[in-house]
Amino acid sequence: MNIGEAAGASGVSAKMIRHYEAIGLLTAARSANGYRVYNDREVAVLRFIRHARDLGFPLEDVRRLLALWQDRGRASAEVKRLALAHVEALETKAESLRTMAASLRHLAAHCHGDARPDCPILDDLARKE
Amino acid sequence: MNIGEAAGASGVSAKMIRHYEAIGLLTAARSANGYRVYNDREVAVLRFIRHARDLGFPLEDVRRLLALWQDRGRASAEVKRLALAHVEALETKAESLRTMAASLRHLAAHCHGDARPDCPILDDLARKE
DNA sequence: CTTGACCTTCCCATGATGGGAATCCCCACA
DNA sequence: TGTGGGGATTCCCATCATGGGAAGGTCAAG
Repeated sequence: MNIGEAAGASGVSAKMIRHYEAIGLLTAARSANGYRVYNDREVAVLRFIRHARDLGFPLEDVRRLLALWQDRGRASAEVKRLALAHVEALETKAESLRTMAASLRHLAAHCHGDARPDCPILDDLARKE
Repeated sequence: MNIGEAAGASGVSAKMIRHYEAIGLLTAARSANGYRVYNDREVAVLRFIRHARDLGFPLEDVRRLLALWQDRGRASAEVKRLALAHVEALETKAESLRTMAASLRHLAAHCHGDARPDCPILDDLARKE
C-alpha cells in the first residue's frame, strides 16, 4: 500500500502522514523505488492518531497514548490520567472562549447597530486600563 | 516615552509592539538615536489592541476595529456586525471543545483507571472507522 | 570610563496543517 | 516504444500570535 492509499484508508492526508513520520510517531518501510509502504498495522496507527486528534489531544499526548496502546503491560490509570488532564484543558479553554463570547455579546447588545457612530463596543475597547 | 515604558503603560510587550508596527497596526516616531517614541495617543491604541485581543479578536479584525474606532463617521452597525460574527466564531469553537471534553469524559468514566491494561479510551481511539 | 539597563534588527521556535515547486517513478494506451 | 498522466519524493514557505535570544548601539549613573 502506497501513501495515497494509506491516506484514503486512514483519513489522514499524505502530507500529515509524512509529517507524523518525521516527528517519529510512525515508521514506514520503503520499497525499491523509495516509496513508503504501509500495511494494515500502520493504517491502524494512523487511524488511532486521527481519532486522538479529533478529541483535541496535542501530538505529544498522542505520542504517549500510542506508546501506552502498544504497551500490553500498561496500567489504564496512566491513560485515564492523561485523558482527564486533557479534559481539564479542553474545558478551561472552552470556558475561556465562552466568557469572551458572553462579554462581547453583552457589549453588542447595547450597541445600536445603526448608522450612528456611538458604540459601547469601541468604548469598551478604548477604556483606560 | 520609549518602548519599554509604552509596554508598561499599555500592557503590551515591547516585542509585540514592534510586531504590531511591522504589520501596520501602529506607527511610531523615532528619536535621533533610532529609538521608537510613543505618546498617550499610541498607548491608547496599544491598549485598544490588547483589549480586542483579550476578547479573542484576530489581528485582522483588530485592524478593522481600529480603523472604525479612528473613523468618526463610522456606522456602529459595522462594528456590531464584526463583533457578532466573532461571537459566533467563539461560540462555535467553544462548543466544539465542549463536545470533545464531554466525549472524552464519558470514555474516561468507563475506564477503571487502575493497574489493569483494559481501557475503553484506547479501545475507542483504536476503533476501525 | 565602566557598567548595566535599555534599545535596535534579525533569525528561530512554537503547533498542526497545507500549498506548491522541482524531480522522479510507474502504468496504460496508441 | 514513446508519451502522458497520476502519484510519489524532498524541500521551502505560509499560517497565527507570541516569545527567546544573539549581536550590537545608546544612554545615564556611579
